[in-house]
Amino acid sequence: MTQAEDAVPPSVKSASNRDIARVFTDIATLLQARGDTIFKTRAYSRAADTIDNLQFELADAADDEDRLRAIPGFGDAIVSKVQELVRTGRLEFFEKLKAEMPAGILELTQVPGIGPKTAMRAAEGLGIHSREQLAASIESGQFEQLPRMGKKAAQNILRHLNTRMSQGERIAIGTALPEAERVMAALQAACPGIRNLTYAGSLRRHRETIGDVDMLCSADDPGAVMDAFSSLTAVRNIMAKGETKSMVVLDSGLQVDLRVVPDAAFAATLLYFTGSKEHGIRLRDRAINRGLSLNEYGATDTATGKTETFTSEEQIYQRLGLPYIPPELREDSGELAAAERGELPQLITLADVRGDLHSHTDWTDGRAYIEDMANAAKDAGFEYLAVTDHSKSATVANGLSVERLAEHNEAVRVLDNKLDGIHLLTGTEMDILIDGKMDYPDDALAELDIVLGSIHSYMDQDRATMTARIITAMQNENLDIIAHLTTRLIGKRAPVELDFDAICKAAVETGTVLEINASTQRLDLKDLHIRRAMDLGVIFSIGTDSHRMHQFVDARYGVGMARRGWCTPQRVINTLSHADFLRFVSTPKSGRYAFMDRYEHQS
DNA sequence: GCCGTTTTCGGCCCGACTGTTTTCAGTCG
Repeated sequence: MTQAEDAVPPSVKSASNRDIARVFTDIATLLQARGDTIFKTRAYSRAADTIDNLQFELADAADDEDRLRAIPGFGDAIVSKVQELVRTGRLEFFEKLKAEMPAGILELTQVPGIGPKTAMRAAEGLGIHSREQLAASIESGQFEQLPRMGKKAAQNILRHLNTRMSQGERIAIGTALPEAERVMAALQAACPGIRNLTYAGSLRRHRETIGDVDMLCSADDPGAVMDAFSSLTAVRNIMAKGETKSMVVLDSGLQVDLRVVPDAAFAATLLYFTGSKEHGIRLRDRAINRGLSLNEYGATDTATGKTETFTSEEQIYQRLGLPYIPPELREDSGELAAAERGELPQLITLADVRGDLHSHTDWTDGRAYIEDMANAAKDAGFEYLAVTDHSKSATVANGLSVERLAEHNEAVRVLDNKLDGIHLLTGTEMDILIDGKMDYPDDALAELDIVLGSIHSYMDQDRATMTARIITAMQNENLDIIAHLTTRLIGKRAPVELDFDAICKAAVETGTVLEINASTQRLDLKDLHIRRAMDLGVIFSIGTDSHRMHQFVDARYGVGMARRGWCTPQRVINTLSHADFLRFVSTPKSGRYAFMDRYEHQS
């Protein structure tokens, strides 16, 4: 459990789950193109989905055959292929399959509207092996001659080719969520008869990136909703427009799908389109065992053929003998078993977060005065705010010298006395130096209410060195929180290499807190880290890392990650009241985990 | 290829939309 998400896959010996999942997805595509049975293809594609949601790295379990066999959908063939991939970094079966198929099948199927069958016919019949050849063939009018193809279908594919989504990019949730909210507001205004308008899909599950936005609503006149939706000013392309479902691409490149259903079907449809796909499949399996067929409209009794409808998702789960499972947990990663045992966590909510422990001002690289940031934090609903400007080694960020730090503290204290409705804490986001040492002397750190430590330099250290560096830093009594542990920037910078379990163990031993950084660029720790750290007993803070006044609302993204990591409010220090928080930081580090334990038992 | 308190063989989640077809294949989610 380390990094790897955005890193270029190395040639051998470290196939990440994502690498392995991609190979299986590709195998499924090629088998389907070749005409193999759909059930065989589905076995590979289900295995890929399962791997994507796995809570541990297959590379760490490749020698443990029992553990692999215990994974649903893993039989002889899948297990041995996983082992081969982990051990050698390649898969003979896959290489042979690719070699015997026409080139370009995998690239072509990335284009919306082109599936395995069409890709195969294009490659074999027309010698099309790339995106460029496909575009040229459509423009020449040749492509539409293919069986089951035509002028209109071909032109649609060409439009897809020219949109951002055809590149297979996913959009950060920090971009997708506000955009979805704008679309919903515009649609509601244009079509007042709409009820229950909401987003579903990976956005509702709060994944860190979103492929496209699924929306749904109920209304008496679906046609009017479809018209209003496709006429929104933000719409660039209409990809599909039916009686109850339309798909559009916005000017921003974001694809939005909207479905309209009757009120009676709304809950079932919401459940269905919130996913994840795997969670939905498990629910439908469960329904079948109870003599029900679960679909977008309700549950049909397989014996009588009568369809039962529901007014809420809660009711549907109840009908299946389960408590309500929040969307963030619906990843088929143990939530159904936990629900059955009555052991679902009471997830943290945005309302639980009472303070923000990470912010910057114009003293370093922030863009607003301390006072303005404090008022913005208050407006965002926080009771307290730690002002944590950068330390002296962060020269590009105009880091504070020891002298300026003292002035900074004074300025924060003066404002704290002056302002009503928000408490200010003195602090720093201090660089952890190359060898794990602090960037300020201990006596300067001891003056502060709160000290965050961050890696901002020498990010390419090897795993062992980086791990030791961070653990060394955690051993300092003054360092309260490790901020954005892996330093990744989503889609831009790979995470540092580190031994995450060792870091968590050290955090527990030293009484150090790990930050869940809510900045939309970071989301660091991410969901899988948080889930693992929860299991290892770690306590967290949630920080917005705000540099501008409007960024305090980003706390919701941190809460979303935390919820995906099964995190409870009792494990997050800034759910404490201001008074309790002061007690927390005045407790020696060795007593802080126990402090939160007591808090957990009280509430 | 996987899987089994109905099964070790015979099943495998469900439905909308599109564009092509005279009833449906392909794609998508």
